[in-house]
Amino acid sequence: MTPRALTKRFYARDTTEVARDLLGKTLIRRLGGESLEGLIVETEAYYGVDDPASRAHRGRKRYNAVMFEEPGRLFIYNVHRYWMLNFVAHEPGKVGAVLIRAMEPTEGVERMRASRLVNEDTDLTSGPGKLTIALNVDRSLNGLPVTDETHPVHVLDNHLNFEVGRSNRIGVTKDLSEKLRFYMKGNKFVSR
DNA sequence: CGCCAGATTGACT
DNA sequence: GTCAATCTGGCGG
Repeated sequence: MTPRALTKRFYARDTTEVARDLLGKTLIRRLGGESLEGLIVETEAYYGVDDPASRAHRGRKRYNAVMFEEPGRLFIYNVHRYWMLNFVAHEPGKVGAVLIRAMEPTEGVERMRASRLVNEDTDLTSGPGKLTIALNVDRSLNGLPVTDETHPVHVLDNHLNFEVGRSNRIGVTKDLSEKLRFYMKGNKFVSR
């Protein structure tokens, strides 16, 4: 049977669980007739007002409102000159999103290479800012649902075997004590 | 309006 | 290892 897109049920759980479970799933970006795809190999969980590193820390604003709303949508924001790709994920009534930090390309690599000049393919998607350039993701996609195959960004289920690594979040000035970063051990597309 | 900070990256010592 | 480009939004005046 063909794999199906992860539905709202998948995203409507604790943010940390969703971050861990997104590892090894297939991220799909449809662009015109093309399909850019890759395995998610690195994620981070961000919560609401109690998380000093979260975009939602200072309360609900227009640009972060989607974090407070329905799970299973895109949350995209800017840092320096890059766009960050997040999936809204949290329990009912909570606030949170999962940052996609890196993926291993599996389809549409030529198109990704055309988006940016790099020497190695490992530089294509091995960081949150690189990944959004490769996938042509920007603020225009903010708030879009991802809960079925018709949406321009969605995630397919997979059942792969791999070891999960866990650490503190990267680049954060005020982190929480819990380790909220997850990555696929040994994968060369993991950032840094 | 001005100033500052940031979930980054790439260039350079 | 250091450092700054460059963009968006928060906040003070």
